[in-house]
Amino acid sequence: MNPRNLKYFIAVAEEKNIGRAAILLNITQPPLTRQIQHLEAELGVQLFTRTPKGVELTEAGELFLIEARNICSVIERAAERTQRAGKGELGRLDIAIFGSGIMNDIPKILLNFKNSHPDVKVFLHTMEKSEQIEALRQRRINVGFNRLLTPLPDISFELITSEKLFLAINEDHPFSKKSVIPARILAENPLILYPTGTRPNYIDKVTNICHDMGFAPQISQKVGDVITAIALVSSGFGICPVPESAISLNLPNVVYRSLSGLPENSNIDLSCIYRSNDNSAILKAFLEVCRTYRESFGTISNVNQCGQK
Amino acid sequence: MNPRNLKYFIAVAEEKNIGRAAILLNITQPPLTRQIQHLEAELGVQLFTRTPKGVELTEAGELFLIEARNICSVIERAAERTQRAGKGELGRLDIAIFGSGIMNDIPKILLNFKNSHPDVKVFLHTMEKSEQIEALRQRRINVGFNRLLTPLPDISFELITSEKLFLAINEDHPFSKKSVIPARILAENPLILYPTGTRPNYIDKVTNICHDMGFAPQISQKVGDVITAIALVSSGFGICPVPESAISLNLPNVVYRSLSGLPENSNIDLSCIYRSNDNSAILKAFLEVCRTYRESFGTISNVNQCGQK
DNA sequence: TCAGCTCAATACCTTTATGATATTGACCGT
DNA sequence: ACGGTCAATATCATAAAGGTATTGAGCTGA
Repeated sequence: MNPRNLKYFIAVAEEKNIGRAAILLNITQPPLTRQIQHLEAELGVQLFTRTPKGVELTEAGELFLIEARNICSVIERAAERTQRAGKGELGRLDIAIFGSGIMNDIPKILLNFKNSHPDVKVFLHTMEKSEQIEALRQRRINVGFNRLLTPLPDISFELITSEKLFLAINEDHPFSKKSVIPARILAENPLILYPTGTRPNYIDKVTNICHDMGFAPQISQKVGDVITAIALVSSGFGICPVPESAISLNLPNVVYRSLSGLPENSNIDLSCIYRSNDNSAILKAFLEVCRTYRESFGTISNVNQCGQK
Repeated sequence: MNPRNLKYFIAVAEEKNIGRAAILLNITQPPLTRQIQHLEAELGVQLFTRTPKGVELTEAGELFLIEARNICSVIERAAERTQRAGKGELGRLDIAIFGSGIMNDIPKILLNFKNSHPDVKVFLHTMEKSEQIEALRQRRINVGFNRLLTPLPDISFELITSEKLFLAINEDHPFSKKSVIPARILAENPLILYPTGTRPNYIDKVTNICHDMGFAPQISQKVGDVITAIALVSSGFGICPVPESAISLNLPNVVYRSLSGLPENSNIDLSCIYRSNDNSAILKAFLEVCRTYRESFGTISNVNQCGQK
């Protein structure tokens, strides 16, 4: 009762003639006769009555014809689905995102992936950096998005974008009139920084940049996420250095200005992390989408094209 | 991708170890390795990742495991259903009955059959004798019940019961006081006979019996069915010879009496007919039920046990 | 670090299945 | 009765599947 046998049976049932069916199947008549006998013996049921003109289905044969067609289609469907799963076109992808960082690039990547892999079910989970790593190790997620990732032996990462540092500043601040502000402003104004959470974080990054420029930042507030930080800028508590993608946050009285005189390497990276030993086709397909995205949209200044829609 | 291969795959997937799976399958490890490779090549998808401890399903393999289990169960179910159909336990049986004749034996046979073959769907069709034969030839029905059937080359028949002739008589008739009435009464009273329809019919049978006894019957009314006939007896239009099973019709002022002095061969047969070349297992099973019924309930005088419930 | 263990993978041989050719035998219509 | 059309059978060749022996990769523990 293998699929070939079923195919033979279906052909004979449709032709009602073993010889003709054999021709259609590109085999000769005797083996086909034997295969049908074999099938009947295996089932212990007569499937055909032999007539002078050929063969005719018995009632059991009639039923088995329906079943056989069904089995064939189930098998075909299974093969096709498995092949699609092998190509990463079918299945499930669990992605962790971080609260406020998901502003510009991530939604676009997710959209691209969902368009190119419509049958992969994507589940999003909001997680802080250390949670993401734990969840990766426990295989609860396949990919995590985050900033300022440090290398780990079992976790690989892939750069998504590297954004320039911008400054969120209240319109009432005198410097807000300039379109480009010298980075020294960071030394002379209270800073609002985020996020609190796993180190190294964005606060450390900004602190390091300040040290590279030769001063210690004067920290007004440490808050949990970018939106809260910008809200405080809006309320006049201080200025806030943000990655370029944060510009899409439009809060009253807040403007964004680029900074001049920043040290080398002061860009803010957005990366995704995944298990180094994860060979899943879906992950590969997802990383491919990430790479394509990075190559086509570049590493910086994609806000104007994408961030505002 | 034959069932054996799927069984192998499932075993390996469950054991996560080719060697152990091979032991469970009662084969050795190398051919199992090869079959798995074969399956992967056929699908063009890697189903397992090889680990130092054994093997592990890929995502595609995980999906295929579900599909494989499903295919196996579909195949099993198909085989089982086909086998049951082969034994006549599954399928459809179309039975023709005749209006008034279905009084005692037929419902009991149908009940027996439905009890022993609960998954055969029985469809009943009311047909006159000639319609039954046509419907048999056109394969619209599998079995027909009728009386006084004449042999035909393509239609076989099987006796169900052979019933003694009884007399339906009005209580006001002087002979109704006797418990056994001489058959000569048929010569001296107007007869109500049924059914009109395909010849030879029950009317012919009664006429022949009368001729055998040396007289021509005096026919008061010819009506379509037994109930109408008994209704006319009830209204005093005459007497009516009926098969024993008609006794279960209780109409006002009508009593049933047995007849003495009837010629040989005056019993009324109830038979079923079927296509001589019908080899269907369901028909065989049904005829078997009919034979069992006939053997256990005898050919006559089963009214008292069965007819009155 | 190296011997020993546990695996899957490979090489090679044997057995079983499957297919092809030639032929038979049943059943029809002329 | 005779060819024609079938399925069925016998016999041979080839392909698929299983068995035995061995290899080689990757871990483990002294």
